[in-house]
Amino acid sequence: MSTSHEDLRLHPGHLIRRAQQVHYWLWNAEVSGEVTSPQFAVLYALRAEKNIDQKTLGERVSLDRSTTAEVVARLKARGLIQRFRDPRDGRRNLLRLTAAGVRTTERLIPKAVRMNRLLVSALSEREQSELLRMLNRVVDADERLRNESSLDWQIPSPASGGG
Amino acid sequence: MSTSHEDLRLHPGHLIRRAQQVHYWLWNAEVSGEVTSPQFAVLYALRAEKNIDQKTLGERVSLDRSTTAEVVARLKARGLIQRFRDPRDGRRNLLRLTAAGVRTTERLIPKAVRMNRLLVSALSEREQSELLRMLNRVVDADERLRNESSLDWQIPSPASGGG
DNA sequence: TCAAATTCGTCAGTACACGGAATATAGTTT
DNA sequence: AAACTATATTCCGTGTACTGACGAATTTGA
Repeated sequence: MSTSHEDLRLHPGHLIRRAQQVHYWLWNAEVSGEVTSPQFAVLYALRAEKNIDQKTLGERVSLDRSTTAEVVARLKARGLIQRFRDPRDGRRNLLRLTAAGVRTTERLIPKAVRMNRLLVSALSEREQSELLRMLNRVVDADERLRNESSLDWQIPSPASGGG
Repeated sequence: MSTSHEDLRLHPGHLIRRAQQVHYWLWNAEVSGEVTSPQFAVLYALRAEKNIDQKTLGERVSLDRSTTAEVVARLKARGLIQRFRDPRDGRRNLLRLTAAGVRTTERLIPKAVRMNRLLVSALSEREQSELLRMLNRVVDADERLRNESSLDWQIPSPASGGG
């Protein structure tokens, strides 16, 4: 009964990792073996907002700067997006979908929707929205926590010599 | 209001990925910057079951054979686990914790527990157990689905092409 | 008993995912 | 204008995570 792998079922962190694996499998089986889920998120964000830079894109899809650059490079190599220097700010890369990128994105959207439904299909309608609400709560709360602690230096130490 | 990144908040798959990112940050901040979460899962499983092979270990912690081999190699290089050929079956590598491995694991367990509590601390007690229950349901159902579809060839097509 | 199938592990290739350092550009201060 | 600071991106190193191909060892079956 109480073997260690049973025990891991009580660790939210471990369960989240397993849930992501399941998502990975379903994505490949139900949506696309060519475009990955993070790549789709990028395409999807670029479809809604044209000519944004990589930093903004990364914020939209929750990818860090390095990963964003890699994903963008792959999509560019496949001709799904364009990248060019911002004439007003030479540090920025502005991004936009190509015609092929728009077509690919719109072809995948209904499949992604269907896959997401399948992913949580073991739950009732009410449970599905509960899960969504709770995951959003967890993510928002913890991201806020993270941002706060990276601003700790702004708060002056009350007395003793802090950093 | 309905910008694309708002829209992504409705995609369970996307939320799960973000939840894993949060878990990654919290792990590094609250548990350890040396031992990663998958590495800890391996140590934890090996603490409960001694002398298991890599395949079994992978099943316990939900890692495929390649990733298991890599994680094991890193832990071995740091002297936290031992690896040797099974004298009874030359295909297998048997694994066990070293004394240092046991110490490290036991030092990290309470920290991991605390971090997991923190991860879901935005939810009420009741919601936390609901989340755990639902994630387990989703993961179990979808893993079952995956195993079934890899056996599809066994089931003869009833009549019409329903695929 | 010996060939075929199975099983376990490794290796190569691809793709996230992150942090730190280096680089280039922009903006600010003197 | 030169020096300093801030910001965007890139580059590098590390660590998952998966697939497919391969080799070694074992098990199975004729």
